Amino acid sequence: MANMSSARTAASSKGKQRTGAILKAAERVLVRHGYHNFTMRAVAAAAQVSVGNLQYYYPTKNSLTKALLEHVALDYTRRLDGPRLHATPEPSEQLRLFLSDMLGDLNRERTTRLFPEIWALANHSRFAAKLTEEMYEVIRPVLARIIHAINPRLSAERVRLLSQFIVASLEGHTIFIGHGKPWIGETRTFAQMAYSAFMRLICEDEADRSGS
Amino acid sequence: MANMSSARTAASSKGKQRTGAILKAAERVLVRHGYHNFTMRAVAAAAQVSVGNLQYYYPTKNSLTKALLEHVALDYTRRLDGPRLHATPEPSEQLRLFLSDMLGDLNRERTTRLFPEIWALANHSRFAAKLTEEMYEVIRPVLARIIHAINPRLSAERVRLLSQFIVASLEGHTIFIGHGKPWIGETRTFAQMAYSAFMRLICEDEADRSGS
DNA sequence: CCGAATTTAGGTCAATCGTACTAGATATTG
DNA sequence: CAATATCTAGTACGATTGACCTAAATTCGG
Repeated sequence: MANMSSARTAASSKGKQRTGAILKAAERVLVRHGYHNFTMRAVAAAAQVSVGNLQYYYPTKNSLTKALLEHVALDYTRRLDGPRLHATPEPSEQLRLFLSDMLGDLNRERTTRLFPEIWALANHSRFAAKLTEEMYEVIRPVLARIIHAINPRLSAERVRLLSQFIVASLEGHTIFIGHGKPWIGETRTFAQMAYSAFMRLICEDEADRSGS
Repeated sequence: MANMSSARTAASSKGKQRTGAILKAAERVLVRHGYHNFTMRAVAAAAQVSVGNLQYYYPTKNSLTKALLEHVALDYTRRLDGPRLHATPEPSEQLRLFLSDMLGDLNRERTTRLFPEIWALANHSRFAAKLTEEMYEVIRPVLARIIHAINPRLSAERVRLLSQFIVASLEGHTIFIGHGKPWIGETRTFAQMAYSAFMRLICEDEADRSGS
């Protein structure tokens, strides 16, 4: 049920090495040429395998695409759920680190180019949409824990909404900072702005919100 | 120099009507099926014209794509540069309106689906990238005027950076609110959060920023 | 109303797409 | 070593793509 269309499981070590190279090449093709040039032949060429060999591991383009998306999502969540944040016990410092990390991540060409492609895909594929949502579902709790630590008086629902608001706001910068984008170099400034702006939201109590 | 690859100028009124219908259909195809299914035949069918007829107005797929992007960008900037904001003289109220308008706009299926497609396109096409940047170049000054009115002590550069930060943050919500997205219905909450968070940034003075 | 400009429709072509198929090479295991 | 599973490569086919071409229909200025 989990792996519907990816037939082969890559049993041998050689097979796993191959699938790894293929997924890496597939990502390269998607990043560099976009999904509309994401063809079996292009991926096979980039991975330096024959089309037949590629199809042995991923019989259809759909199975390859799904595997690639799963691979990317797994990689992304692993990096952000890392142990870096637990190094400092100060919650506000954890927030600063989280914001800086996420914005810094956007500078990588991979993130800059891959995510818009994934978002576009998610608009037309239920699978991609579900996977994307699951990806953010991993990130949000990480941020939610920090928010709760900073202001324990906030309700769980409020924390959930704040996490979503902040994650969404950060993701928006993907289009502007990063590889070849015009606003690269201002990442630190934006990280400071994010800290200042979102810190206010978090520290705000119910009473403050009704007025103005 | 402006219209390199779109050969026909659509002289007659009938021609302008046709090109209008074609661009509308093209947008529909792009929104519904994504750029990777954006074919001359699909657009022709959606516009209920023959492929030959479509190619009379847009000889190549490239020219059609460019014309569509220009059309969308023009439409978008016109709507946001509208006179609504000038109705209220209170700058902080203008900000609230601006944020609410932009976030509300994301609820429209057109915006929700079109923009990720455009961002992905901008990653692989210089033309799309330039047009996208020009689009945001129109929006930023609108916001910059409001920011300057709220806090005239800010330097021009600071206003520019703040405008960019806020626009980017708002755009990020495209992926989450809007047609069929999970966080629709929370638009008002997010608009309030945006107002509260960004208002703090704007009102902050130089002195406040060095500390904390 | 007539001739030129414009608009419409359909057909054709090379290139490329995803996928299926087959046969041989390599590795693994009892 | 034999036999079985795994892997690799090449080819082929039907479908679709963007682009090109021609010819008829329509519109419009003089």
